[in-house]
Amino acid sequence: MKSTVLKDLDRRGLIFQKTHDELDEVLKHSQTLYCGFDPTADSLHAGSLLLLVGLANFRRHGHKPIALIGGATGLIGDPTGKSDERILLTDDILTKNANALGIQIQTILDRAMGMHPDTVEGKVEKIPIVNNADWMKPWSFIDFLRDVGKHFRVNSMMQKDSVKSRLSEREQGISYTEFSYMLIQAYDFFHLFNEKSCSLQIGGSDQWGNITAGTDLIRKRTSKPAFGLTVPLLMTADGKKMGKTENGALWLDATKTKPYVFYQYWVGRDDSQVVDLLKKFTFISTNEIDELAKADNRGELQRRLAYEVTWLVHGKDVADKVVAASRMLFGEPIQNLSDDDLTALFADVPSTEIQKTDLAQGVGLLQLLSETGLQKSNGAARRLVEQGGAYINNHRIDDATRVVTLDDLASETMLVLRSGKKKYHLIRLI
RNA sequence: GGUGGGGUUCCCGAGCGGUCAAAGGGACCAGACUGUAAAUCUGGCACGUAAGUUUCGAAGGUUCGAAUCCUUCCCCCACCA
Repeated sequence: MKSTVLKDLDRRGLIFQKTHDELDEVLKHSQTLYCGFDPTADSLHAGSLLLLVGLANFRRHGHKPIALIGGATGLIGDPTGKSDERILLTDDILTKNANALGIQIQTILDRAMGMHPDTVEGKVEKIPIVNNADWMKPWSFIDFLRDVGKHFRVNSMMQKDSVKSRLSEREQGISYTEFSYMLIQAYDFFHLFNEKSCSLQIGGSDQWGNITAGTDLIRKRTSKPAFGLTVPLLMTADGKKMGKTENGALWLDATKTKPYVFYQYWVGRDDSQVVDLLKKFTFISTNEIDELAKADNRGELQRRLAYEVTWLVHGKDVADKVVAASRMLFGEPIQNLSDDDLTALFADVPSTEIQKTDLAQGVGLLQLLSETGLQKSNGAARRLVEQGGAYINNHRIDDATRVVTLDDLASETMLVLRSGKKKYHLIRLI
């Protein structure tokens, strides 16, 4: 008989591997668990989203998640999956990043509790955000070696994939600093085990080595069991890391990746993966998803997925607006609208400001396309226009010499540029 | 340390004195078809409206002319020690 969390996670395909089967038994009672996030940037990106969803699922089943920000480990750099030694970040930046991540994680996890209440079993608790710098920094090197280092065999550390791959590349190698990373992560788990009775760590499948280092340490020093569980690392249908776009990572922060763009990323997922993604990233019950999948929904699943995920990350209001904007954008020409309409519709579409006087004189369409970043050069913009992929206010423009003027405004001060089927850009007069 | 093979445009990979802005594939961008899908087909893909300008690890050199030849340097890979 499985605990409800594991049963649910399993159905959603969120379990990659787990340390012991007894975990199931243990999870029948409310447990404290944690997941670590490295403050390498001031926002998480879609790659980490699955971990947040993982934590949220536990919480929705009545368990108590802790989010750990790796203020200390961030100073070191995790060698996992990295072929090069990392560049060390400064203390200042890490602190700033850690604060930003804390807020972001808190917000998203709280929001998750409010979604699909029918599948929530647990009570809402504020989740603690901890920073391992708080307990790691006071250690002296000698003490750490005596109390923690003593419990690790270098022999077994070298067996870990993250280390092994770096050792076999004799040019790069691995620094002593990065080699020590797993000790710190292991100690984190031990610390939380003692201080917060945290018995489970979850992480991406690439974190397996680091997680088991923690469970081993706990077993050696306390003779008590601790558990680890990893979620799968997702790939897109064409074999890329999930959440990566041509323009880099898909950030969860609205200023780094516009919600509209974020939403569109999910709408664009391949048919072969939507059902899977719905199960993994949303809190809709798996039965309901199976029902949805049976109907011949022509893209409806993608829109549902995109809406749910945008809701989780940016909130319901933003998600609703983005949906409205998308409907508008994939439909009629844009005209006879007011600034307010457009602003509401396009709040989360990328935009560029332009001087009123410039537009009064007229600005070349090609120039506008390249300046807004819709195209990377004038030449590329020209080709786009010649191929019929350029639009002003949803009207196709096939004249490369076209000059954009005040007459092109769709509302008092705005006009909408479009490249291809789906890339929109708002031009605002100032 | 020794010997051999390499470094080509986002990636893989041809080219081996002019016809090379550089074959082919992938990725990517448009168009058609569709469901804001997939598959397929078509066009594009250094910069430039063009003339032309800057590219083939780096710097020099030989030549009317170099990605292609020479020199030095940097870096990779294979085998040997």
